[in-house]
Amino acid sequence: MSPDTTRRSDRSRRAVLAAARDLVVEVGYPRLSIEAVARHAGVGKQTIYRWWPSKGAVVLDAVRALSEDETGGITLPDTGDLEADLKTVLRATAVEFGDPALSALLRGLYAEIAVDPELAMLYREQVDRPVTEAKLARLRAGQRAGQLHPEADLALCLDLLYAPFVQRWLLRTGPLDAAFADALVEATLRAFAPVGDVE
Amino acid sequence: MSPDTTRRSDRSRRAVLAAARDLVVEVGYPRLSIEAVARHAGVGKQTIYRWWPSKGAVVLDAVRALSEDETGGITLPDTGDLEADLKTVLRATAVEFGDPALSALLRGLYAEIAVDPELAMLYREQVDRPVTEAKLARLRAGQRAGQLHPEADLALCLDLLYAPFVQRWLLRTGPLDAAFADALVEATLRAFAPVGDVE
Amino acid sequence: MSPDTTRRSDRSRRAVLAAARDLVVEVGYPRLSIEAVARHAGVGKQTIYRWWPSKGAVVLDAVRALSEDETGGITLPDTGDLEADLKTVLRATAVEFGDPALSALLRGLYAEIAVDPELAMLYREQVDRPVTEAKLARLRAGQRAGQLHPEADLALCLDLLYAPFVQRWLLRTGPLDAAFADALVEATLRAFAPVGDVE
Amino acid sequence: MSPDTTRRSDRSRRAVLAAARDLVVEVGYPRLSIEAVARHAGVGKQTIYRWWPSKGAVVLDAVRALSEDETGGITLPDTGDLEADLKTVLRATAVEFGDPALSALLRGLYAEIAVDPELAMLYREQVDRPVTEAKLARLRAGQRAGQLHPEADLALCLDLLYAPFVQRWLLRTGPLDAAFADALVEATLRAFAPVGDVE
DNA sequence: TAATAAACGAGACGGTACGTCCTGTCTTCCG
DNA sequence: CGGAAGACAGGACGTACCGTCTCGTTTATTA
Repeated sequence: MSPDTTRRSDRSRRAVLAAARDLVVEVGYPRLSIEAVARHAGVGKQTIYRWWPSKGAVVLDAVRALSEDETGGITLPDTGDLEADLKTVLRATAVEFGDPALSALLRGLYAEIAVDPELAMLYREQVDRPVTEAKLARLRAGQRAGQLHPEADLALCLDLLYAPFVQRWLLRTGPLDAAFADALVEATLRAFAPVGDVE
Repeated sequence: MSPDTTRRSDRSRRAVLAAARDLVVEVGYPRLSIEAVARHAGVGKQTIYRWWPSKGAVVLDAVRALSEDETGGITLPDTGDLEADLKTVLRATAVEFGDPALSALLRGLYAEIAVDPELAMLYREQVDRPVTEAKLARLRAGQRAGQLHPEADLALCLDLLYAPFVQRWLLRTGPLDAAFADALVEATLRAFAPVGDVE
Repeated sequence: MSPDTTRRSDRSRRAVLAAARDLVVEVGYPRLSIEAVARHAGVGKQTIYRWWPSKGAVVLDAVRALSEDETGGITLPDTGDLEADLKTVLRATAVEFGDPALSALLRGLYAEIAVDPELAMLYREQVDRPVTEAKLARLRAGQRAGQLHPEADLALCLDLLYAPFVQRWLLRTGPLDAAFADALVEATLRAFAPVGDVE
Repeated sequence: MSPDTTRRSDRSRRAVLAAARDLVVEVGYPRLSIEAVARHAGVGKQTIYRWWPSKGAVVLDAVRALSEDETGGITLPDTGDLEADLKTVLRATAVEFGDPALSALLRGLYAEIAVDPELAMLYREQVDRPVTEAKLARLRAGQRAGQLHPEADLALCLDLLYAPFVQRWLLRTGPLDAAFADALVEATLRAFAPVGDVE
């Protein structure tokens, strides 16, 4: 962002994140070691410890790097049809979660987050918040368009929409297919439907 | 259950699970080591490796041991009022999750499950399934009583009820209080309300 | 000595000492690392740290192992002619110091001893004392035979005999040849000659 | 000497040597690091690497700096009585070696010298030779005065005088007291006494 | 008096080794 | 024979330094 005041080597930063991404796919998160990342990245261990506080932080950064392509503003599609848009997004997310690299990184990240409150905070602020904001924005638009109950708790709505999805993926309690995505959207929208809107 | 055919020492088994429970609270799951559990339990390391395949399996067993008090059949309250009963249960669960021992163990377990498919399977079968069955039974009763839409997908209904709850706890995105429990129940029931049941 | 009460692996012990010996010759004492010794010996680092307190202690042990061939009692030759015997011994020592393995080990040992009082004590007790005793015994015999002044300070005599020798070797201030050995013996014996014994 | 053609900072040079001296006393030679010297001296690491080839060279320089007070020519006392003069000098040396700073520096230096031939050469030329020259000069004077055998090997004589002294200090095999100094001088002079000079 | 070039402090870098902790296996000995 | 005890080979941890390499910043002539 600002012209970095430190003299951090960008080459090393990228190499570390790439190595972490590759290795987590190759050997799985628990067997991922800082030592191996350093070796693989052609980097001194100290360089990793200098810039990241923990293995989890490296993985979190690698996750961010994966989704860094989207230049800045995350926006959800808005065709005017909330239900259709949400289904589109959730189905797309299901596909994304099929990517072994992202999936392996995210599993590791969730594992660490479950157990490391500091990392959890970083995750919420740096990964979760931006996309949650975008999702909320779409819901608010839908609400203004009369497609959601005017007093609906949109944060709760989001939880209903996404938590079952993430949980099914995390615990492997079922497939992440289009049918599940659609059912989730439909159920959630029913819960927050505008008054009198019953089929 | 049946008088074990093996010559496994029950004394050691209990000591190991107790040590695991204590240590996971004391130092956190990631710093929990088999070595320390053995030392703390006054047990040879080999004894642990003989009976449990991994650290995660020990913790899973410790979780089971914690909820073993409930003698066998898990049943949810059934006063006839589904909404009230679900709120009761969810509020009670929120309280349970406040127990540091259970919480620390469960966090460790979730961390491992996220990343170890085999343990995930054990978890689903040995921990999740029994309680899911009980919950489904209560929902079915409510459905029969006309408090849920006759064609409601009860498994999905359960996901909407519990996944947001677990996710909030796991990622610490908010407090697990009665208000949240109630809102969750209300929204879910709205999504699966019987036809024409609009307030 | 006694049937060892511990369960120490003799195989590992030997491998470590041999690796230390080989490596100290190969790369020199300062670049000798515990890590490399372990690797070279096919031994875990912990096994080294379990049985030796420091790199210096390993090298001291390796030195002992080198001179362990002599089965127990160290005795100096006694032909009746003290001067001849001492020259024999000192010349032989000069040859021994020519052995690159012994030389490299001893240099490392002296370097560490100069700077580590505890190791110095071990050296004095385990390496120096036995041979010093043997040398003193030979001097005493010579004294009884009238070849040394009856009130000669034999410890000092030994210092005059050996310290210049060791110093020349350590600081490389000159060659360790027969001429030097002989001159050393002659000068020392002159200093402690019996009364009236002037050529 | 000449107004140095380089632009070397004398301030930094002094700071480095002082830091080395202080640190070697504080933590001992083996734990002395270039890094710590630089930090302690308020100097960049590169400045040390620019002017000294190794840790040992810094310490050698620090030793020289300690004995730099003597303005140029080193001369031993010459009262006409060789024995008395040598005892004076050796006793004084014993006192010098009691200085913790000099002692710690010298121990480190000897440790490094034992193991680094290049540094050994520097030591011989820059530290040892000047004082050896002075000592030889005094012995020659004594020889001319008939207090030493006319054909005495004065270099060997010096070895007998000093090597046992240094060895006792280095290996801590005994105290460096006046009695030891005197005994050393007496024995050595006996070994190189002029003909017929028996008390 | 300004330009210029070296030495300087600071400290990041790729590495090596440290000494500790733990893993999972193996062996010994006790009950 | 199960279990407590603990040594073993191996490997990762997080730290400390190594010696090299930029960075800007003095500093001290030389133009």
